[in-house]
Amino acid sequence: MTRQTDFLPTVQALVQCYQAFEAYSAAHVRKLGLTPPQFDIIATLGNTAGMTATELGEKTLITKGTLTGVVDRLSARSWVERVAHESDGRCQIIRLTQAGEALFEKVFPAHLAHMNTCFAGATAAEHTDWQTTLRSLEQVLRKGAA
Amino acid sequence: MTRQTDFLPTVQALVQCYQAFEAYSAAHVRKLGLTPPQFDIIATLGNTAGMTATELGEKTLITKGTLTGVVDRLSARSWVERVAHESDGRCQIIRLTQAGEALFEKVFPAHLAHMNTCFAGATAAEHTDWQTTLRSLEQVLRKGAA
DNA sequence: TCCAGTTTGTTCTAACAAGAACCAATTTAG
DNA sequence: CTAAATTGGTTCTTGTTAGAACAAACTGGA
Repeated sequence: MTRQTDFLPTVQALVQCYQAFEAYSAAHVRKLGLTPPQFDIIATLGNTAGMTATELGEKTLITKGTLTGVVDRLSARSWVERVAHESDGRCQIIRLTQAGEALFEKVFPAHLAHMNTCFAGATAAEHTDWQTTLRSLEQVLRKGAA
Repeated sequence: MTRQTDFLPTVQALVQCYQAFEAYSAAHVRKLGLTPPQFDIIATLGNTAGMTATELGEKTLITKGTLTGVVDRLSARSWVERVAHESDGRCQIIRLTQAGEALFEKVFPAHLAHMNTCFAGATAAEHTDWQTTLRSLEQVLRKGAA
């Protein structure tokens, strides 16, 4: 069907595209005074009543060992706090403090707007095309993993 | 043209697609006994006479500060070596040792074959579509960065 | 020739990342 | 009801990452 190395330009294009996104996004997040994982956690906890560390790790794709440290640093800056779970003594609920909520209200819309400027000229049809193609490629990659 | 948040599913699809690739690729690299950056360096140095650290960093997108450590660890395992540049006393040439060449001959084709299994059923037309779409999205993201 | 500016690579710091070992709390099986 | 297995979170180790500061080596202009 195809030769052994025909996939190389495809994965190369994927990696380069992702890196372009990552560089653009991360540069702005750092300008806001946060690291990308920190922003991710603030954004995930925003407009929620908090969640367990396990749940937070699943949503942000941060492993539990790493999460402890990231939450520690956010907690040291008084943006998040750990509160005991009401029924399960093993769990803790991690949630935004008032200062954390205020931070969320400031940085989340700002980052959204920053990302949106890239796509100012994009049509709905382009978005559909990007999403369809990316999902088909993801399918192929996940199928291989099974 | 589009609303403020219409780009979100697009970047979400990009991130998920990239993560699928990364997870699939990295798992195999680690099974070969290497970390992804280490594999990247071995693959870049394979079939070359070596190159300076700056050049190697440009090709692998590893910053020079990081590169020192990664090369140190590969050097400690006797897979790469640093040799003096013939004319420029600041430079070093980093190249594979004999053991490194042997490792390259083993792991590089193995990883290629592993990645290729994902794409066994893919047509040339699909590859063209993936590449075209990814490059157009990359354009949009890089234009925003300018 | 000599000195100011640049380039190359290392070192340092703060942070993230995966995975293993660990402890405490909870759940399940017998 | 109790022992065993599981779950939740922290700690530890090894490795990657970006960025800043640094020293040695080179380059170009006066």
